[in-house]
This record gives sequence, C-alpha cells and structure tokens, in this order.
Amino acid sequence: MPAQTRERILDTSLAAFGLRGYDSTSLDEMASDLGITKQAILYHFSSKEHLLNATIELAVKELGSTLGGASKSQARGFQRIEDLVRATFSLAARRPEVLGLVRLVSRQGGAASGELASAMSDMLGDAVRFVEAEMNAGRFRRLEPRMLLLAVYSAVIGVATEPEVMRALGLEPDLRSLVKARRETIEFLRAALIAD
Amino acid sequence: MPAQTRERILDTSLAAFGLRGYDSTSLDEMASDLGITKQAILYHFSSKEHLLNATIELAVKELGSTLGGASKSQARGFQRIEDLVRATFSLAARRPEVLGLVRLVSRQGGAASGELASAMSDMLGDAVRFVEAEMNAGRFRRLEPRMLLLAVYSAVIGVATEPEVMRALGLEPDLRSLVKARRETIEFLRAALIAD
DNA sequence: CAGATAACTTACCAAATGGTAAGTCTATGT
DNA sequence: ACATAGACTTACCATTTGGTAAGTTATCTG
Repeated sequence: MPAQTRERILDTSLAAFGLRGYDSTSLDEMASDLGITKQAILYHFSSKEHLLNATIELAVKELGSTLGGASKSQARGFQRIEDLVRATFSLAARRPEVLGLVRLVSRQGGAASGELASAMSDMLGDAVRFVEAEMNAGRFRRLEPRMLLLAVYSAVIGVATEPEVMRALGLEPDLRSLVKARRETIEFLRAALIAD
Repeated sequence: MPAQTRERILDTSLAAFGLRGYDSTSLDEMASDLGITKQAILYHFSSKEHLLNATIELAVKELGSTLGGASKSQARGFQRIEDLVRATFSLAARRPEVLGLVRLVSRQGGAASGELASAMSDMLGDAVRFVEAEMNAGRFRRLEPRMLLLAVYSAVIGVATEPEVMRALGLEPDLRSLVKARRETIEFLRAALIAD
C-alpha cells in the first residue's frame, strides 16, 4: 500500500509549514522525517510551491469540516458564537498546525493564498450576515459587523495559538489552561456582544 | 559619518525580520538593499543570530518608548486601556515591523526571545495589577485578569497586524480603515470591560 | 513472457546561504 | 612620517537548498 505516501507527505508538510513556517522547512528535512528521499516528495509534488498549494488545500478542507459544522448549526444568538469558539479551540488543541498555516498564509499572502482567502471570505460572509441579523433582532450590541468579527477572530486565534504570550503571563500552555482560556474567551465575548 | 552604518543595518533588519521573517531574509539581500556587502554586516554583528538579538533589543526599546508612555499614564479606568490601544494602533501604522517582530519572536520563541519575553512580562505584570485594581473598584467587569489581557492583546495585535484578514472581510488595510478599526476595537473592548 | 507504468532511489547540479581570511583605504594620534 | 585602529571590500569556502536526469524495482496488462 504505497499509495498513501502522498498523504503522509501532506501530513508532514502541514505540520512543518504550519508550526515552523515555509522557508524554515526544507524538503530534505521533511523527507528524512518520513524515511524517504526528497525526490520522492518531488515525484508527488513537482515543486515546493506546489506542495504548499496542496497543503493549503488540505488545511482549508480540515478547517471547513471542523468549523463548517459549527458555523452551519441552527443555533441562534450567542450560542452559535460559543459553538464556533469551542470548535476553534478544539482545532487548536488537536491540530494546532492547521491554524498555524492559516495564520502563515493570511500574513504572507502570496499567490497560493487565493483559495484560502476565498474560503475564508465565504465563511466570513456568512458570519457577517449572521451577526447583522442578531443585531437587528436586538440580541447583539450594535457594532460594525466586519470590525467586530475581525476583533473576535483575532482574539480567538490569538488566544488559541500564542503559547509564548501565555508563558509571559505566567500561564503554562497545557490542556487545562487551554480549557480555562476557552471559557474566559467565551465570557469575554459574551460580555462584549450581548446587548444590555 | 560612517558610524551610522550600524544603525542603518538595524533599521533594515528590523523591517526585514519583522515583515518577512528571519529565515526568509538573507544577509546578502539586506546588504544589497543597503548598498554594502554582506561582510560589512558581519563586521558589525558577528553572526545572523547576533543581528537578530540586536534587532530584538531595538524593537523592545521602540515598544517600550511607545507603549511605556501610555502604560504609565495616570489615567484610570477604561481611559487607560483606550490610551494603550491608541498607542498600539499608532505603532502599527507607523512601524508595523515592530509588532511583526514581536509576533515573530513570541511565536517562535527561541534562545533570543528571553529579553523580549521579560520585557513583555514586566509590562503584562503591570497590566494585570491595573486590571485587578479596576475590577476591585467595580469599574471593570470581573473576569480572570490574565486571560482577559491575553484576549485583549490578541484582539488588538490581530486587528492591527492582519491585513490579509481585513482584505478577506472586504476592507482595504489603508489608513482610514485602520482608524475605523481602532475606533471599533475600542468600542468592542469598552463593551467587554465596563461593568454594568 | 514482453513491456509499460507507478513509485520510487542514486547521482548530480547550480544557486544561494552564513561565515572566514586577508587585503585596502582613511582618519588619527605620536 | 609612521604606526595603529576602524570600517569596510574582495576572495573564498563548505553546506544547504530546490530541482533535474537517469536508473531501479515491483506490479499490472496484453
């Protein structure tokens, strides 16, 4: 069953690109981790950039299947936000590299980012409509929806993916702290969002 | 006046490391930008890692002089938070590379990060005490102070330094949008923090 | 059994990278 | 006038990097 080499390569590249960065990861290194040669990688993906594209594609898929469920839930009001934050933290704990790659791509941009950008655009578009509806129904405080989402997105991603800042605050980035961080983040967002 | 070469190198390296990353920046490239040779850089800083250390030192200084003023202000209550957010956004607009480097170091960690970590630790320690005092005075909603600060930090840094996410939201990351983002971020934080 | 194809490996390679060694030029102090 | 030191540049160099070319091995197909 040698056909799964391609998937193993993608797993490794997702972890490497997502946790350490694109330039910091060499094909030789990944190959040796996998117990194959670099040329085996280049057999499946004709260049490092193509590998990055395929890796982004995989990350988009994982992101969609994790957050898509929560985002399309029938829940209303703040419950839906809470579901999304829980799903995001769950992803951060299980597969931190996925969020790492999202951040990498969203920072660096680049030609490969089109797909992720459009996937994110869709999800954010849905989110904007949802938030607007909740505001109109008087359940959420009235703020600029897109800016609000940017702040929420940043807060969640930041809390979920900045272990060094947690350390600077005297918190160990272990599972218990992450659970606590999730709860506090939800409370923080609840306070910010719920109209009086 | 050739003695300022050292400062020019540090300026360039701060911009390069902060905006593009450490591994993605080569000494040859920086040298050619400066119109000197790579060996001139290695004359002033004996290795790339030493250059990174000196660059972090510079960033810490800039961070301190920008945020230190706002953080040590006599303002009480939410006004002090607002001052800090304004100072952070101002820094993001004027010198995005400084915050970029902070993020780089706080993500990657590494041996060089000690100085920045301790500088941030100090600032965050002050912040924790301030937030606790405000909570005890009943002016801030009662939340876990460190988690609260992590969320605030993440939201501000994220909004100030994630242009691609802004684009995905259909916002151009120009100066006007940044001003708007700052205003909305402050409102968001005000809603989250101020006790009823 | 011949041969084609998939999935690799071995053998290279040119360019880029961080770094060393030695020389050059200029100002300055004696 | 001369040595000295600072601020570089020119010349190299070993290693790493992404990538090409040419096998090799196993499996499937006619």
